Amino acid sequence: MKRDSRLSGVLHILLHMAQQPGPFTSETLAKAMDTNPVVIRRVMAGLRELGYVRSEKGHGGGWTLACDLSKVTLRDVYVALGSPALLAMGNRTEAPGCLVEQAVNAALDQAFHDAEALLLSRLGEVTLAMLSDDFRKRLGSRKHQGMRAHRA
Amino acid sequence: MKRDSRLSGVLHILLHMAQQPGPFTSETLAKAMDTNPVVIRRVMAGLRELGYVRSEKGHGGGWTLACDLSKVTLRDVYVALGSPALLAMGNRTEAPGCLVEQAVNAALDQAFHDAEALLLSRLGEVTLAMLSDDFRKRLGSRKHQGMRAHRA
DNA sequence: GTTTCATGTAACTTTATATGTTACATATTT
DNA sequence: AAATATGTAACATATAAAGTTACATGAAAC
Repeated sequence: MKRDSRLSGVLHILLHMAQQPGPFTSETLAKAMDTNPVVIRRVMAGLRELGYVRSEKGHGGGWTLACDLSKVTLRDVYVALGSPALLAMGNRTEAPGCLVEQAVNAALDQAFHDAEALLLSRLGEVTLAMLSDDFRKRLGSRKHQGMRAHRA
Repeated sequence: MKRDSRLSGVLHILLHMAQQPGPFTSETLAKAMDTNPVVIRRVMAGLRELGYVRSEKGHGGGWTLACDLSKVTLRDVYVALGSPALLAMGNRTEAPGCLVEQAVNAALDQAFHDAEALLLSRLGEVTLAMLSDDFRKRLGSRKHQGMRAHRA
């Protein structure tokens, strides 16, 4: 399976937006993310629906943060993306008439469920504000070395 | 991403094999699993290398269990498959020069790592023997209703 | 009001990976 | 030698993320 990097990507976008007022066009963000503007609009659509960002058309338009960063967790962002699958593995079939399959599924489902619950819980513990603070801390350290925030 | 069901599948195979002496041909197993013999050989290859099963060619050949089921955990089987990715999500890029990306990756990696560790730990707690016992328990219940073990 | 700029979205292409299939070499038993 | 089974390469298919193209819609600038 191809690893889904939308959560990572959209967090990257949000943190960039948190560093200056905006608005930011999809094209600007796409360049910073080294991708396509349409991809940006796609991943941002869910966040707009939940009110975490706003978008405006026309001159001077673009994307703007519309939430309290200390109130939005990584889990909220994940949900805004449509809660995509967390695990790369799954059962061969659901609704198994085979008792062997039932035994296997029961054991795996238990483990899978626990891991998903922990991951969601961890994501729910981290707010965008915490990430932003971490970024600024890193920025401070690097500034002492006379380097730039953005190199990629 | 497409969910990886090889672990589920190979466990299914092993449990079927545990119910009678064998050996089992790839074709027999493939029919029970509703798939192709080559797929069976592919997922069994790793298990053979670790000595959990044996395979023999020619007349009367096929696959045989070669381990103590109470000594092999689901985690062992997972490793035998080549330790495929557990999580469907990952970071956009590794080796990020961008400090924003570093902050995002650090937070996600922590959550991802914890979830993976828990999943591996859970898989390590369950042996094939436990699964087999569970299967036989289910078989017992169903027998009381006059039904067959295999319906799919 | 027309031009320009920006998002919104559908449709298509590309890429990666699991899964399925075909073909054939190799080994073992009869 | 024939039959049976694994071993494996090569190719085909399915699915989902990611990238691209095209065009409609709406808002600001002139």
